[in-house]
Amino acid sequence: MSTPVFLRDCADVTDPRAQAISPVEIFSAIGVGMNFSIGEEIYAQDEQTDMVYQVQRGAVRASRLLVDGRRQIAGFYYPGDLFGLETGLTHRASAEALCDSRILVARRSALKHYGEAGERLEHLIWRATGQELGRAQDHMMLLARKSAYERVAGFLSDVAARQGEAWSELAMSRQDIADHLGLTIETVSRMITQLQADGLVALESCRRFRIAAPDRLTDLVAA
Amino acid sequence: MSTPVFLRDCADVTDPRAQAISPVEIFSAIGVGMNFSIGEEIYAQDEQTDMVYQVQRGAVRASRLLVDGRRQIAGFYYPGDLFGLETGLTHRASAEALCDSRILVARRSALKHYGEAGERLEHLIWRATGQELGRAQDHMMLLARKSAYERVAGFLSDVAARQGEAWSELAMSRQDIADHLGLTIETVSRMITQLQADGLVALESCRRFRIAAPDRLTDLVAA
DNA sequence: CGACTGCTTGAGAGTACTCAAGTACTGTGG
DNA sequence: CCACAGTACTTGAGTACTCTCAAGCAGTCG
Repeated sequence: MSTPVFLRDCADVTDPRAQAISPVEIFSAIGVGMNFSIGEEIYAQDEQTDMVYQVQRGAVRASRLLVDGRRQIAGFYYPGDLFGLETGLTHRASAEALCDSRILVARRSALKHYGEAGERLEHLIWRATGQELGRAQDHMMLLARKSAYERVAGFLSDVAARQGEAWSELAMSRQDIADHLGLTIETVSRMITQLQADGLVALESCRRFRIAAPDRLTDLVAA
Repeated sequence: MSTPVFLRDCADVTDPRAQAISPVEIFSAIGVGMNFSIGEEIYAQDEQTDMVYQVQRGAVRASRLLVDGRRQIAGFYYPGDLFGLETGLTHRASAEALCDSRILVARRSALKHYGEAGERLEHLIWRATGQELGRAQDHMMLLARKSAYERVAGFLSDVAARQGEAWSELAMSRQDIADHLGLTIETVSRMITQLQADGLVALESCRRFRIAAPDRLTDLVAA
């Protein structure tokens, strides 16, 4: 199950100096803030780019389209997360705001002009990229080998873990969830209903839920 | 949303200097060569690590296991490829030799002691990591949204493109292919049979094939 | 209040899986 | 050189899970 990059986990364990500095601080010293309203595109698929982004407020989805309209959402990003890390010549995905959001943008090639802070941010970007790759591998496992029930359970478990509170909000639609998990919107809906029936999660509204049986859910996800 | 002027003109993402230097040369100056025989493990899943690897000769698979035995192969690596790039605290996957192979190994944290060559290798590693992330996103799309037929077609197309010759060899078993594509071994076999029947590929033996209709195959894969 | 969008539920269809048998390749020993 | 065993691959039949198509329900906004 891929979880977006947690910046605070990015500190270099082998480099105590890096641990002392908040990546959020570094980025806000160098990046430029931009506002995006719900649904607005932050960058386009196949766009040539040299930028790196951080969510300051709101939420973002990175999605990829096939010519026939099939869509895959590579990940969701929340405050503190870096995104736009996949670098070929062009972005492999586009990124859109899930709700009104504020995004910090920095130019990679300009980082070297910012002295030590720029160097440290560059380091954090690389580290975050390595972790994102690890998460991408987890997500491949989910897509390749897990049942619809396990995928949805894993997804809700991740969202809840991210938010860390009793009740969690889903920033994305059922269609977004489906496109992230490689399912249809109907199957996502059915699995959520099933998870409720099985007493693993409880929904207050269709966008707000809590984990009702953490142990059983963890077992299911770890499987 | 208007883009600030200084962000708008993207610098050239590809640094021509970096491209001019062969990663193979740099790595062989710094890395230590090790031989692995067929099936032998190069590193283990969940192993804490500071190493980076390059295939010098042979082929490697990176795989990930769930506790119940379900397996996912994250990727296959050939001469010149870097692997072991996914970095959390531990490797998310294990790596095994697909055939007798020679692997170069270098310690990441030691690169800084190798002066300019070490610095360049570090740069190449980061570049490769970004590209690997892009490839991982492509593979997620394949796993989430493509049919068995398209997956196998895409896989054979990739292998052929890598080898660049009329006839291509499959270094891996059907089981490996199945675990890479999120299918069963029987389905992989059936799809290959189907691709032959449709005149898209031709097999000489079960491990050796050529693309018989490149245009139609490309259309199918791009879909 | 009605229209709209997003979510849920139901019935039937299709794709890929499971289980099982059969075939081809590889290496070893007679 | 051939027979045999072992492994890898292919093919077949039936099943199951997820998808498709369709309808119904719920929350939101003018």
